[in-house]
Amino acid sequence: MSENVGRWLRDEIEDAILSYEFAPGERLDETVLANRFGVSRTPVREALMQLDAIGLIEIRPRRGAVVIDPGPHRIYEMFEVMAELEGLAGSLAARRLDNTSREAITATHSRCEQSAGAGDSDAYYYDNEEFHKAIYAASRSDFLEEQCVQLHRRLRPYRRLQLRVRNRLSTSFSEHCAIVDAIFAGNGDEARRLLRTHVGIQGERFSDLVASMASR
Amino acid sequence: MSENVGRWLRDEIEDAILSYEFAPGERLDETVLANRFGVSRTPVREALMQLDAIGLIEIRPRRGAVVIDPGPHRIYEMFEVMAELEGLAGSLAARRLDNTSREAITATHSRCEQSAGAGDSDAYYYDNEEFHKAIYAASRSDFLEEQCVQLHRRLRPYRRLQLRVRNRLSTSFSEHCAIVDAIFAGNGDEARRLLRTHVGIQGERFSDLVASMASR
DNA sequence: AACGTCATTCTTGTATACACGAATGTTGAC
DNA sequence: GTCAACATTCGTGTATACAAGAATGACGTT
Repeated sequence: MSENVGRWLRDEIEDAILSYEFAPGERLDETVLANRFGVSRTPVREALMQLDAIGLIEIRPRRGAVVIDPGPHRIYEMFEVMAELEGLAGSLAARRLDNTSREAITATHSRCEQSAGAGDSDAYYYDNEEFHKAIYAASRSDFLEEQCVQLHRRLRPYRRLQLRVRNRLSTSFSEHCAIVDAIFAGNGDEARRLLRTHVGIQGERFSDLVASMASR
Repeated sequence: MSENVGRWLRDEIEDAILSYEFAPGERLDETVLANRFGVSRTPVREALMQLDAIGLIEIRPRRGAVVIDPGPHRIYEMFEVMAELEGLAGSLAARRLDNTSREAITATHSRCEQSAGAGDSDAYYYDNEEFHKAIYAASRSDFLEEQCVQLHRRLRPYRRLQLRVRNRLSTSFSEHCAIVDAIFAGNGDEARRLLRTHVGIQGERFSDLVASMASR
């Protein structure tokens, strides 16, 4: 449990939303949440305020909080921005790479190789996350890293859906290889381009996303 | 005053921070704020929670809230991300431009022309803001627009400092012209490139920023 | 004189109580 | 039978009270 109940609740509710335990559009009753977590309404409200500021829920004055339902179109927009930010991170990483970052990228990359080779999509899901975070860190831009991590977190559930798609695992990993090559070669423009297409969801991948969302 | 005291306070405190009334590093005492605004501590705390989530202040458990002090380096990083996002907005705007957006851009652009011609840096400051917002909207990506507006807001005070620099007004406006041309010509890559350099702070402009920050 | 320990005080964190607006269900009229 | 007005209920918004941890200062010891 975090330092104080408010933050703990924020993380707890955030996780519940990102894992669809609290479905999009669902109403979040303060009293119910307070009882469920065995605390008073005060920290619950504080947690909700923060989630509202982050953009995960919407608090309509006097009318309670509801989980935001980002339709396929908005999710596409979020991936579009994510692609842009990751592209920037990649290009900076290529320019500024040092030994520490290089090793972190290599380590996470080879872990991806293992889980992709084993066809373990759950393991790959985590390793992939670490790989991308290694690139954010390698950008040496704290602000960019924070923005990337936050957006990455919000997109987590949809990323997971994507990995279920047939052949996506090996495709993803081979894209990683090219990205690593570009970064290690110091080719910022290439790293940017590759990351943009790796992260963005164009063409049939968007239809896949819509389909997998609809099937839930 | 907004719908509820909490939100009102959030905006109020946010403005106070962005206008340096609450200086970076300053401690924000809940009781003092409550007295100052004539409310109880509860809504003050809720406002602070939100500002913490946005990243304007930092709340250290049991040790109170302090206004975050983004040093020159971090501000540079923020402009770097802003440049990237605006570049994306510009490129999308060029592709998706419709009559409504076209008119909005034209209108705000000519207002910039007037204030720049008059050498009125305060007026230009506002008109420039509207011009950029018109481009965000023209991107037709709600999420991107929100992100841009939010970051733009956080960078507002530094932008203001920048405009004070000699000749910056006319330089800025002539860059606008090129940007408008690129967007209207449907040249997304060019719009992106121009916006990136327009928004980013490279070379001597960074030194200018540091200097103007130090002189406060 | 300097440092460490303890007590006091001050501020934050949480709970509870109360006020007010919104939602809802009921009753009456057309 | 339907719709509208009103009352009731329920949930949010704010204030206050209480608990607990951190900062501060005084006192004693080395």
